[in-house]
Amino acid sequence: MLDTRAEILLKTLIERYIAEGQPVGSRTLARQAGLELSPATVRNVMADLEDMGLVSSPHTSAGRIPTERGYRVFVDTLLKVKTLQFSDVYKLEQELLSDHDPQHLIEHTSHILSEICKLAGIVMSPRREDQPAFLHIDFVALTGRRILVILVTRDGQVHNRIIQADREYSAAELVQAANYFNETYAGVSLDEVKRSLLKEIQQASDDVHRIMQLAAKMARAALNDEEQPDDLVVSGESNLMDIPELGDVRKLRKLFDAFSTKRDLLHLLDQSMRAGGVKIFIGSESGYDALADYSLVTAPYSADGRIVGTLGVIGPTRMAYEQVISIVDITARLLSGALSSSNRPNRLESADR
Amino acid sequence: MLDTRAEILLKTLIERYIAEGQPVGSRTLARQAGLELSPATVRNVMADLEDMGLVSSPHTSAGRIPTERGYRVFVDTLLKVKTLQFSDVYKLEQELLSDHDPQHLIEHTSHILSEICKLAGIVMSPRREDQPAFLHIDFVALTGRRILVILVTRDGQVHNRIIQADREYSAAELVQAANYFNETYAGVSLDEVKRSLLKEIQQASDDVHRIMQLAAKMARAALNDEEQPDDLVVSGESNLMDIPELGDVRKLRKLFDAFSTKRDLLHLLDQSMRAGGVKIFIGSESGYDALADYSLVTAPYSADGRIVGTLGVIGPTRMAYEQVISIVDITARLLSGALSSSNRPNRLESADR
DNA sequence: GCTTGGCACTCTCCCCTGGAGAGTGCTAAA
DNA sequence: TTTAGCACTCTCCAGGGGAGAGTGCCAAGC
Repeated sequence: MLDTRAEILLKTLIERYIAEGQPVGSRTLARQAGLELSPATVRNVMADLEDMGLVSSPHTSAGRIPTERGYRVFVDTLLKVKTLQFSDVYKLEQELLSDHDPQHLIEHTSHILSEICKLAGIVMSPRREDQPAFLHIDFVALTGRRILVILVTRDGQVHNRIIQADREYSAAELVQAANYFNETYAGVSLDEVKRSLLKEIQQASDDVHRIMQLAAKMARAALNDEEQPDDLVVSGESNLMDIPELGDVRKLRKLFDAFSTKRDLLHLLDQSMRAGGVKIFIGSESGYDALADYSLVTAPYSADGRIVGTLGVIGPTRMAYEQVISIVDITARLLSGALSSSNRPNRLESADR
Repeated sequence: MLDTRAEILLKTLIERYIAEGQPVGSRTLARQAGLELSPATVRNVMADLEDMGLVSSPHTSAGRIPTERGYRVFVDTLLKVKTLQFSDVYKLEQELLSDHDPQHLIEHTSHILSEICKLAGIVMSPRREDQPAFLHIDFVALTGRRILVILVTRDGQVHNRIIQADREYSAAELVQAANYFNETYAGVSLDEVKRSLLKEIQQASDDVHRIMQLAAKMARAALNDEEQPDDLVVSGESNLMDIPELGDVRKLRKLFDAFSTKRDLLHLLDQSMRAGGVKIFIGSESGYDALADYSLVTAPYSADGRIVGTLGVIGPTRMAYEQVISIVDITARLLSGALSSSNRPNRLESADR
């Protein structure tokens, strides 16, 4: 479909446009491409590319700029991904490995992405769809009949709730209740525990020891609406304000609204989680109006071999894909490494928060 | 210093400017103020006000706009704070009382503030400077020698860390260690616990039961770097992009950078925490470059009678102070109410997160 | 048949100009 | 002290024209 010459010219044009941000004329392109062609010939090729919808000109007498389709072809077939300097990778790795709190790590990663690319960094850690298993529960009496319920699931997550009891309970009673739970439900899935509790409460009526009821009430409290929301961390949004072609405040506003709404972004990132490897949405390809003027480069990351989230970068369609792609790729790998348990020898880390 | 007529004119000018966003001329002002004055007279007064530094004109033949000092006088002495409609207060109250998770509540409040004022809402919950007392500790064995340490402080906060042990520990050993702690240190301040632990480890050398050492190590791990960072929630930043006089992207960028850096903002909010009631920073009064073109209206909020944070609104110096002030004021009161324990009868809530 | 030089054409950008509009400051009269 | 009048200043906008950049097309050349 495209002959070699056209490919070279398209590639050169896009590279040039990415670097300069201005329409590229035939003269410049002829000089730049290293093809020993006259501007006139280049113009002929440009006319063809324009027919194919790969480039367009803003007005009669400006040069050409890539269309979304042009970028797509560029990204898919022409682009030579720049591998990062080893030293840069090393620095990145050190940054990520030095942090052992998962939540921190995610925020840190987002920040690093935005800093390196000078664009907006974005990291999603989705809710886990599989209910983790019960591991341990603990009740701690606070002042004024309030009781703190601490529930630990087998993946090491700690959840806690305060509930208001109907009367004072002694420490011994609370310990007893906890023991009952820990013995009865060790390793059972939370769903199972919930079901079982409901049944027991019905059976028990009121002749069973009150402590059971309390325990049940508490545990249900801790188990209920345990929906932890999807987590989306966006950093360096303000980098996008420096980009001249996005000077239009309304476009920016749309994007920033999308950042705070999160819904559409989450959906998009969720999509790209299923695809392995780096995924690129150029302009309107994302299907979301707010992102129409932007491109999104994403890659899923994993923990212990299982994909647990997506990270990426948002910037103008005119971004340095060659570098961004490899940065996103590497960062996803490094984050995966940092999140895997083999990387946790003898170190402190926080499970929750 | 200002006679009544000058006051009325200044007040009218500022109100008009806040409403319209454009320099106010003498003719308009004469008509608006309801003083039966000719434009010429108004011009004379304006000249006086300009000498006093309360208004200025962007160029020879534009009307006048308020200076920062003008706003300051307006806010301090001229402004009549609009009390909110009761129905609005009620709606607000319902919104806030329906949410019982403190972290949620804070985010929700910030969001509400931004929605009502159509500006950026901001809520800070600072770290507590007083070390809370030890209440309860618990050790839970995870897979692969990892041990989850759960520390509860007397204010109901739950902290947790995972540490890597040097060998496997049985459940019994862990329970024993926890018991030792819970009995020995109940009610002691964390600092005290830390000191005491250091001493014990030295004394114990290696003939004392290993479990003590483990316990000490674990507890220290949980206690160490327990700096919970200040929390700053900003919402509705993108509302600021709609404001025409801030169309300058560079100014916006500065502000958004300040939002992500947080440091300066925190300092400012911290300041206003000490002052009781609503505090207003107009333009450069804040002392921070990024806020030079904005005003900040803040009020501290409390929980159980004790001030625990600050909330407020950031917008252009030209904002509807009359309304914003009372919104911020009311919101602070309502949030205080929602955070106080008298408002927590028989309800679920989360202590951490 | 592809490539190239030439040329007319088109469009933007920028500067300049001039008129309209808004509002001021000053002065002199009420 | 207030007011009317008037000259003056400044912005804003529209229109015009020249410079610059780049195109499309045509006819000649390899």
